[in-house]
Amino acid sequence: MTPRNRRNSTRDERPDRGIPEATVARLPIYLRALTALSEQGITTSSSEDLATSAGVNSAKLRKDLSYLGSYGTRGVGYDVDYLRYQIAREIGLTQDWPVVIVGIGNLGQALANYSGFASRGFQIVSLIDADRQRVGEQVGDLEIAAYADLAEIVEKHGVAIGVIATPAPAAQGVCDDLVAVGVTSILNFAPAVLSVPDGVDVRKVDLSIELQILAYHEQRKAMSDDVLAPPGLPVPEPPAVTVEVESA
Amino acid sequence: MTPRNRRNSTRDERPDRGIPEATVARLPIYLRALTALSEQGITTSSSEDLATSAGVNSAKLRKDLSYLGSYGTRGVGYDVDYLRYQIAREIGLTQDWPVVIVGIGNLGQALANYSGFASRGFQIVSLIDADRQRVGEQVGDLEIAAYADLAEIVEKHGVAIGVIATPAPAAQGVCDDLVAVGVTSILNFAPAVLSVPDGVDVRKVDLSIELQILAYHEQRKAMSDDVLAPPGLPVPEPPAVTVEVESA
DNA sequence: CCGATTTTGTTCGCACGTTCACAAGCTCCT
DNA sequence: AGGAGCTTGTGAACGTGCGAACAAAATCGG
Repeated sequence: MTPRNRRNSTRDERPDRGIPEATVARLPIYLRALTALSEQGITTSSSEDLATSAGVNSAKLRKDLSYLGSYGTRGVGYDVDYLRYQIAREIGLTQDWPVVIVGIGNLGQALANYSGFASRGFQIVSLIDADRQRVGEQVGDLEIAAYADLAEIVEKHGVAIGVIATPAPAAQGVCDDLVAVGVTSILNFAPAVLSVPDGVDVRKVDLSIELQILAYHEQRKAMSDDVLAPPGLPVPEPPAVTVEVESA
Repeated sequence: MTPRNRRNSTRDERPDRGIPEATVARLPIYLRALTALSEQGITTSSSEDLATSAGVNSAKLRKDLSYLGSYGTRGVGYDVDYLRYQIAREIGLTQDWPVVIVGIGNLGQALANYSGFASRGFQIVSLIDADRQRVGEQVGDLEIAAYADLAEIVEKHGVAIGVIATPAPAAQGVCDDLVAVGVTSILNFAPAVLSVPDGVDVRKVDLSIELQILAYHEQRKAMSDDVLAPPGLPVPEPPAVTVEVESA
């Protein structure tokens, strides 16, 4: 009956190994789309409809889902709640993930108050700031904790994921400290490149980089129509070559 | 003397056309690294050093830069300020870009106060919120403006880039309105898929998606060591197949 | 002036990601 | 029961991106 019987390898081999990174990055989008459909009371969806909701092409969606297993029914589509559970399981959202945020400035505060985390399986267990003055301050449901308590907090809650929302110069140091106390996944909002040992994952969100990418394309659009020389900024000295003086 | 004389095509043909998207996404990182080097008083850098600063491999960096033109000197490296200018010009940061932020909640407020934009060529010219109660409220240097004034504001400042920081349900409507008044690039922080007409660029930043991607890898790490069955959540009904009752 | 050394710019092979197109499989209608 | 009509899952073609390796160009020492 089921052609999914290839359990021939060493041990419990699910159709698990090796989901392409590009696919992993889209699974949360599908999850969101499925949740929306579910809330509308829709119980079944074709790959075409689901793909439209998720803003991708249907072939891509089907291939992505096929990495998880065969959870659809030909001629019918996907069962919304069932698929939703399967994706959630694959991503690891059947459990709640404790998260710490380090650096409670503008951004850290906004993140602390962001309700989207809790509703998606992430619980912010602590807000940490290096500024002694701010320790004890109430932000949302939590009080700001002292940086010195980092290790204790991480161990107590079993934190594996840390968010860095400090100014750029502090980011690498905080990162090192997080890794030292056992955090193995880091989401970095500071505009700095972090280096970490093997086995630790880093993802970055850089707000101004996104704007710069948009600016590039925006400039492109403008250039197609307008003239080709945008005014502005003085041009620095060309490379300053060591000129060989040739006698004429 | 200068081998940069290939101005032979139809008209002002720069080595401009068609920079790969992956490269465009990295240019801002190089720009940041160059700025850091420049502030340290370093005037020249090899691709190797620059690549280390930017957290990429040197071959990739050289190839990326080669799309802009030949701005390095063999045997020497790149002139930091000169290259910095060239990248800035390519991205379109020789001018300042006016930006509006729509949706002044937690996140919108944090963005409004984020100093990283101004220092990178983006000037926030207006904060707009649909909540009448909040119009006039001071956030950073600006007062919150009324949603009804959107068109006027965009036209007055020549805004081409809009930031959406509203709740998800409002995002598509705001997006449509922005496009209608002439915005052609949108940075979306709302967890929703936006559909836009051709010619309009959208980039999205989804905070919880990033965490979910980390969670996936984190779960992977845990599975290698531990047992393979994480507890939690009830499993929904399997697809609810139309069962053919076979007589045993 | 020439060869050794350094470092860029580019070519090539490979891996990954995307899209098309279609066979396999399911349901429904006659 | 059988065929028509959908929709999934996947094989294959195509395009993009990445990293190694190397030739071209510049500096420096003799």
